[in-house]
Amino acid sequence: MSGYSIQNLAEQFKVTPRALRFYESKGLLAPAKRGQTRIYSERDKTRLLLTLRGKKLGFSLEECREIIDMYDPSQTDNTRQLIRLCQKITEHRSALLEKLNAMEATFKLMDEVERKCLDKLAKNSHSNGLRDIVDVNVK
Amino acid sequence: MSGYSIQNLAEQFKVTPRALRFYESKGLLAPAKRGQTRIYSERDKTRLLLTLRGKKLGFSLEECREIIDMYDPSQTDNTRQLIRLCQKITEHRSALLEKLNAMEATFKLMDEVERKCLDKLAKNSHSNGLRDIVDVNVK
DNA sequence: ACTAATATTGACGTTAACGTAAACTAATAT
DNA sequence: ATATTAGTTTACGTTAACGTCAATATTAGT
Repeated sequence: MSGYSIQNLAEQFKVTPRALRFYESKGLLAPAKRGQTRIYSERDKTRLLLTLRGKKLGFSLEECREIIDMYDPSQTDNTRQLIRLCQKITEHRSALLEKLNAMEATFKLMDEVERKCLDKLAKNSHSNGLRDIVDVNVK
Repeated sequence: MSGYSIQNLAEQFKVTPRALRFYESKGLLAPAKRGQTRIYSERDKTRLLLTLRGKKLGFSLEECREIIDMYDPSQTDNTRQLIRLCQKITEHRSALLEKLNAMEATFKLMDEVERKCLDKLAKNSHSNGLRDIVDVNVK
């Protein structure tokens, strides 16, 4: 009796069983079935991980599926398909790079605002004494 | 007559006027009005940029608003609020860092799959001649 | 064998983020 | 002066990604 129950896998990833069934209906997961009951394998677990990772980066479930299906050991030696895969990877990489740029810009902005903020706090502490700045990182 | 029309700003960012009105209804934009007509300022333009940037990173409009409002020159010198802002920035930074981790993992996976893919292609070209690999990057 | 816990399949509900169409107004070009 | 163009509000429609029952079936413990 190997494999995970739906409840178990859901808990591991902090999602609901409903979400897992939904992902299955969208072709992201394809658990085995013992009778009616779903049994999730390591492969399913990996695909779930990749799904949630994709979601976190703002990809739709449909996009996640496209990507994951590609990266799944497709075990093809067909030259045309291999070339297609390389092209797809290049596409996805540039999509990701765009997100990375947005991310870096955001980090910069955050750093800048934080610096200005700390400057002001420094000035305040100058006129107020150190009373209210000392516990910035307390909670 | 400075400022942008709704159509103009929409085109600049490749979104629809409807989207701009929608963002306004959600508090992300607050264009001036000449009569009924909206006139978008540089500030609106910046806020729109940040909104779309946030969306690209998978934040909801609500989250975008929270973040953007914070980073907008709030012009406060209130120590409590400044401290609060610093805390918020720290929060957002760690949220972003999580996404960055997911992103790096994805890059690695992509690189790995690509490498295997190129390996196979190399073997194919060994047995097939160079016929079908030479135009990988043609289109 | 019986109860409790877990799982399954519908099926309808919900929220976010707009799209789309209608009906109206205002500004502009000819 | 009028026809086109651009903008507005109101309101209903749509898609994605699940949530939330309800009714039923199955599995596990005692």
